[in-house]
Amino acid sequence: MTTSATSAERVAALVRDMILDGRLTSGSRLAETELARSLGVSRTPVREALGRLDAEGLVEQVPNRGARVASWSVAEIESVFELRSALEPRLTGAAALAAQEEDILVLSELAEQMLAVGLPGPDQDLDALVPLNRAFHDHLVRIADQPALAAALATALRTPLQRRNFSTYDEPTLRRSLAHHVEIVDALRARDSTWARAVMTSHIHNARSVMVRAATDQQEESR
Amino acid sequence: MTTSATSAERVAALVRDMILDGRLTSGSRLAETELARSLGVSRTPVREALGRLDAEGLVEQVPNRGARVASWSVAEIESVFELRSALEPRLTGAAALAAQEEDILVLSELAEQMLAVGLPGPDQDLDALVPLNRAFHDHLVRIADQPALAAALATALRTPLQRRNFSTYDEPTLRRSLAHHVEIVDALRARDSTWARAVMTSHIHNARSVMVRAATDQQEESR
DNA sequence: GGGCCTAGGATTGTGTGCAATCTAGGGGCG
DNA sequence: CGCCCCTAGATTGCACACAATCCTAGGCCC
Repeated sequence: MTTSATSAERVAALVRDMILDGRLTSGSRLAETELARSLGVSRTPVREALGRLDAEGLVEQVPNRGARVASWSVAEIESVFELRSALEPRLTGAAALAAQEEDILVLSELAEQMLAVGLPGPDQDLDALVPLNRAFHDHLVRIADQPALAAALATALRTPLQRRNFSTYDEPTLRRSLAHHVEIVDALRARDSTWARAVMTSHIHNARSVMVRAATDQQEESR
Repeated sequence: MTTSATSAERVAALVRDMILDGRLTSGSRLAETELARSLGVSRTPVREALGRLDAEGLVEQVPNRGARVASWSVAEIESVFELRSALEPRLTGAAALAAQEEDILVLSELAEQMLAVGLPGPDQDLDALVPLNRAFHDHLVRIADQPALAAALATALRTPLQRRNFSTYDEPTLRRSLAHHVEIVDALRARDSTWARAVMTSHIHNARSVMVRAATDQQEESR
């Protein structure tokens, strides 16, 4: 029991992570033989993995011509924010109505931890922020209990840049972002779904400008 | 060159359609050998196809235990409407700002055709309504030009019940639905994105009750 | 010198065989 | 009588081999 049952899944997970955290850049060729050799499996599970990743939108396969890492235009990345601002405020609003006492405690704890490692000072650790942030948003999604919205959001977040770190945030943006988490917890505690929605809307728009700028820069440096 | 380049794609498309239009019902087993034999290919492309469909959410694979057609709870189907009402009004609002003269003509033509075959009378043909309706909504999505939203919506609509016919609509609901299409065209013509959004919101909620009822019935008869 | 055509190598698509795993059913044991 | 284990058949997972397709480079013709 190394990791997962089938090697195809293992390969898919590996390549997915490499794409999401930037080790494989947009447009890179994914040769089956090479991947197979470097991962110590045959071409069959590699092919299966690439097909799945194509279905997920992370990879683009052309018949008889192989697979490449998908590439996203700046317009597409902006569009992801458009989608997030359609979904996440709604989810957060639903969460405000459905949250249990203990959910609020968990979220509150996460928001506090993010303040601790996120604010400038000796304890600042922007990399530690990533999993905390992820946990916070995941928990919100779970509370809302909207399977279709959650699934749509999950595929939207399967895009590079989304999982990156917070080093591209300037200080005011970062401070606001951390404050939003705390405010969302308070909105949930007040069972105020309108408030919760509004804060989440701000939260996403606050992130948007930073991210779009980062995407634009990255696009340009790849020329 | 019968249909598509690779047989894996062909198999995937075939099975997808069979699931979406109900020839394969939720929970049915999908044995690789059997599918391969009945489609005249080997197990390899069949496996590839099933893997992709699993990634799309239409099929559920369990390692070493094969694949079944995915099943959706009533809650999940309701949640699809939740998602649609988050996405489609937004898309329609964007379309109202981006629509060209010719787009409006195309949509107008489709809306008229739907009136012709949809209203009770000698020419009524509820099956003919399905492709027209699909074309109408697809065209709206294309006008809006929001790749991420479009992708999210597309995966959401990959759910049984969505592609079905209009025979479950009662008459007032059907009349309203047809009228909405015409009204959306008018809102686009007026470049009024608020109006367009509102009509689309109504349109989806109008469909929701009928669909959820149908889903509940279907769920019960399968016991 | 430029463009078209044609091998040659490389890469992907598919079929097949074998190993690993699961499922069903019967016999033994408590 | 019920529970557990174990074997036999069926099914999936993976490796490998061959066929089909694509890309590249070199030569030929204009």
